[in-house]
Amino acid sequence: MSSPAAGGRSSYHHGDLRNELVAAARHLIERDGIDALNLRALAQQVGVSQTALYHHFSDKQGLLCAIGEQAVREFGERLRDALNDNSQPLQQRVEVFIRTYLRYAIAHPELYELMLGRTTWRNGMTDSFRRAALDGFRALVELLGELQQEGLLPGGLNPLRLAQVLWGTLHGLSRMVNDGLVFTPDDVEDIGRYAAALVGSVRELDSRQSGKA
Amino acid sequence: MSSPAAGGRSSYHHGDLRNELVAAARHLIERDGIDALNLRALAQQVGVSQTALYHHFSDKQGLLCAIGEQAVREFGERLRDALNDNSQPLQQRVEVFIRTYLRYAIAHPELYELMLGRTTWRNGMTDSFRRAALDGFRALVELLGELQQEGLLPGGLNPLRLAQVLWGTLHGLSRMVNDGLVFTPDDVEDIGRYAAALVGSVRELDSRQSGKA
DNA sequence: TGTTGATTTGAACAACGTTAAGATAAAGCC
DNA sequence: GGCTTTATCTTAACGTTGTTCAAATCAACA
Repeated sequence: MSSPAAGGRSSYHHGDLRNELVAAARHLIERDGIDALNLRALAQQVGVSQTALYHHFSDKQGLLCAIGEQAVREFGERLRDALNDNSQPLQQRVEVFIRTYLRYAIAHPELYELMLGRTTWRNGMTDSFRRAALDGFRALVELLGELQQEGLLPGGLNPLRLAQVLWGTLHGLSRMVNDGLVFTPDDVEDIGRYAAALVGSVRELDSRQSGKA
Repeated sequence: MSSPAAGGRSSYHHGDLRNELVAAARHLIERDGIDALNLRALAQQVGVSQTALYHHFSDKQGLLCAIGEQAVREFGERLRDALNDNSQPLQQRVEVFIRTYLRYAIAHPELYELMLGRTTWRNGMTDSFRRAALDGFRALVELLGELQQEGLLPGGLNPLRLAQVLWGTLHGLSRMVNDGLVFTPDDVEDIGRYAAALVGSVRELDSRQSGKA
């Protein structure tokens, strides 16, 4: 039980333990949920002692944050890819963005909690994590700005504020589904279309709203 | 240390232990957070042994659900009160609803998690809890229906779908603030106004959207 | 008054994250 | 090449915390 186990390694030192821990933990979490993650079981699966982890992460929270940061980078990439899909006309980019966001978030409920949930954001949040998480949002603001410049959105509204409202909507819907709150994924698909249509049907706003970040 | 302690009682039987446990736990949670709730400390504060709890709740989760259900009822009341505030004209009821929702949710971050978060909804959710949580939402759907009948909203849109989008937005914004995600409460106040203005500026939608619950 | 059932208690278990001290090996230095 | 330093990994064990079990206490009721 002490020799190199399932993880498979020959030397005393592992070589790439940190990455392998992240990968294995991520896999377990996607399968069984965050709460079910057991550091002892994780270590055993990787073929290492229970305490080896602490040489690569401050604690369990540190591991969870590493997974969340990795996941949110992939999520951001996915969103940017959707926005840069030049096969779509500008008008429909919002709907594509919405659909991409919702599908990805709902397809990875546990990861989404680590990406944008209290598990990570209330504890041990780092600057690099925070920056990575905002990248996807930035792309949305830019898209809305483009739409406005092309005359596809009223000039009177504040792209930043609109993006914040829209992000809030997507985040809320994703969480509701992922937390088993009300809607089914099919409902959300439909609600997402509705939200996209709403954005497209907004009249001029004489907005003297402020515009803080 | 074994005589009737801080909780204060004279007889062996407590009389109203269940309610007192809920009240004390709720107080502790609002002060220190859900994760900091310690059943031993709770029992000691109430002046009862660690295991007395298990005759009133199945487990810790059961206690958390009881708190969440109690809180969500109060939240629903508050929302309905806001909607029935006849001093406001119908047009502005949406904005009042939004403001009420956001302020309450953000003023009680830990309770909000118990009301509408994964802590409770992913485990041990009961029918009565679920029903109570939907009452506030129902009121919103009714408001939007009224607005539509009065001609203050386009006839083409689906009140249920619009309510779902709006609820999603409020939920998402609340969570983002409560989880320390991005916005400050002041930001959200402003974003809420913007969302209300958006709802009011929606053009006609020829919606052949479906309409499941 | 004796019995039943609900409520509370004390003792203890088991799971889990975490710490402390020592073993192993790789890298840097002379 | 030998010595030291540093990073990595292991074994043993601690402490917290939710939870279970059997026994004690008390109210209600026949």
